[in-house]
Amino acid sequence: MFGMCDPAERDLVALTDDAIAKIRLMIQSGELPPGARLPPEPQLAAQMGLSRGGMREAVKVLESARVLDVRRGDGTYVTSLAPRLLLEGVGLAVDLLRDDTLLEVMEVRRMLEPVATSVAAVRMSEADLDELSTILDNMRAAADDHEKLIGFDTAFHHTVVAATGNETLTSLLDGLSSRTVRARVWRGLIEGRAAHKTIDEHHSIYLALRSRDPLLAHASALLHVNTSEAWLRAVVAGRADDATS
Amino acid sequence: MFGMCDPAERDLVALTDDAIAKIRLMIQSGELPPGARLPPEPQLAAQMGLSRGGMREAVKVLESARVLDVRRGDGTYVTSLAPRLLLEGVGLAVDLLRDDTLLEVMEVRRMLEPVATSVAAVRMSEADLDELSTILDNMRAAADDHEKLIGFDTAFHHTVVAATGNETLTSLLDGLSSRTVRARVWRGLIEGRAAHKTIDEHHSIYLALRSRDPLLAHASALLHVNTSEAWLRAVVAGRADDATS
DNA sequence: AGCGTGATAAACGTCCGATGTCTCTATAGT
DNA sequence: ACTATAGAGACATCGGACGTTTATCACGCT
Repeated sequence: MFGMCDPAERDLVALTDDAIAKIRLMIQSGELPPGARLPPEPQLAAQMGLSRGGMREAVKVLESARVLDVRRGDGTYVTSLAPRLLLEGVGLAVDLLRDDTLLEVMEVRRMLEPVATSVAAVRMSEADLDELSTILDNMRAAADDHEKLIGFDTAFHHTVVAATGNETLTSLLDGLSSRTVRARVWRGLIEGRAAHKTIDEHHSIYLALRSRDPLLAHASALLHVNTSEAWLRAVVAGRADDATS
Repeated sequence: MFGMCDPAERDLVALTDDAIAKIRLMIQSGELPPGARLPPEPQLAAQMGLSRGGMREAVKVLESARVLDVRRGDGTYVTSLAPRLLLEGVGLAVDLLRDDTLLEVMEVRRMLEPVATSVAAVRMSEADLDELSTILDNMRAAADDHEKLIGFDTAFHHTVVAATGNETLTSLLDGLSSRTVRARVWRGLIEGRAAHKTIDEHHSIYLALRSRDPLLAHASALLHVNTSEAWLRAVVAGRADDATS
């Protein structure tokens, strides 16, 4: 397209962004493997031809992306680059989406979570199933506590998805089901007196998993996500109506 | 859990991270809607009790996350917060994953892309189908050009997923199918003389979509992702064997 | 009146130097 | 051998300064 990578390039790319890209490339190329230690900030800055302040901005960006781990008084290191870390930002992104796009997020969950649950039905261990049972008991006991319900709901789905053994999948779904989304769904559920029904849905999922039945797990998970989506839709629509209050 | 948000909190949270959180909260609460302009850096810094340098780091982080848009000589604004922007980082994250975790990414694609394709079969417009046909022709014509094939492959899948009308889903799958992943898959495909077979798989997907057959679309997409996964697995395994060279 | 031009001010980009504070480590003492 | 302490190294934060870019508006020309 444009004249790419001209050594005498214009100001098209800021120095800081350039430094970010260079560090990312060093990591991708294997020059900086996970756990590696980076040179001190002043030296790194000189190496890339910018001031320490600019380099600090670059490092801070990569630290917030969980690519670098800055230890005060010690040095800066490359993280493990585990998907759990690198995909952490998905949750933060979802938290900033507007109400109407949250419905899109819920549709993605409706597409992904049933499949994940059916896979979990095959891979789940007995210990995982027992943990689910415990969470389910806690859920029933806390049927009146808004906050606790959200916590147990989060734990339930996390346990199911984590049982697939796919950390990338787990991190993604955790992010898509961020606290913001769950809070809004449960607000609708409780105001609509539908908490009991939802707990029953969790029980159905549990029974399907305990039966090691992928198709049944798929179906019950789909039904459950669909319920959540419906309540989220109600909350979003209701908020528009109540905008005058 | 812990004593949360103690006003006289320790140094547990850096000033810069605190500023990032505050700005994020102002956006979440609606105090700073999309398109809003932020106060100048010095004023914002004073308001949150830190130096301009620290505030610049905070702003830079949010800019890299596509939450803020910094215009030199003008000011700093909140972006549209569209999922396409906020989920852009997924691709960057995937680019840094190691080979073995790339297989996890591919498993997520195997779970998600067939469902997305089946939905697209119902929602896709005639114009979208025509565009797919064109891409397919280009693909056949470029059967020997590594780079072009990757480009058309990307365009094909993007067009299919975008036809669902779900921008969040599209951004997510675009990120999961980052250039790095595609490049490795196609490296295996071409070295294994399997480019032709893969192009045929795209044709099958196209036919299923043209027939508006969700089940067939699901099946053909699953078959296709499975092929990609197999070749990625071969490349990863091969790299391990060739490690001595 | 309309429009282009140039001056002005505001805001971000970058740099420099200095100081505080934390962590690691090596040394010295018990 | 173990512990305590002092030193060096590294990040955290600050303050100020200057350059560059952009938006804005007054001015003058058509």
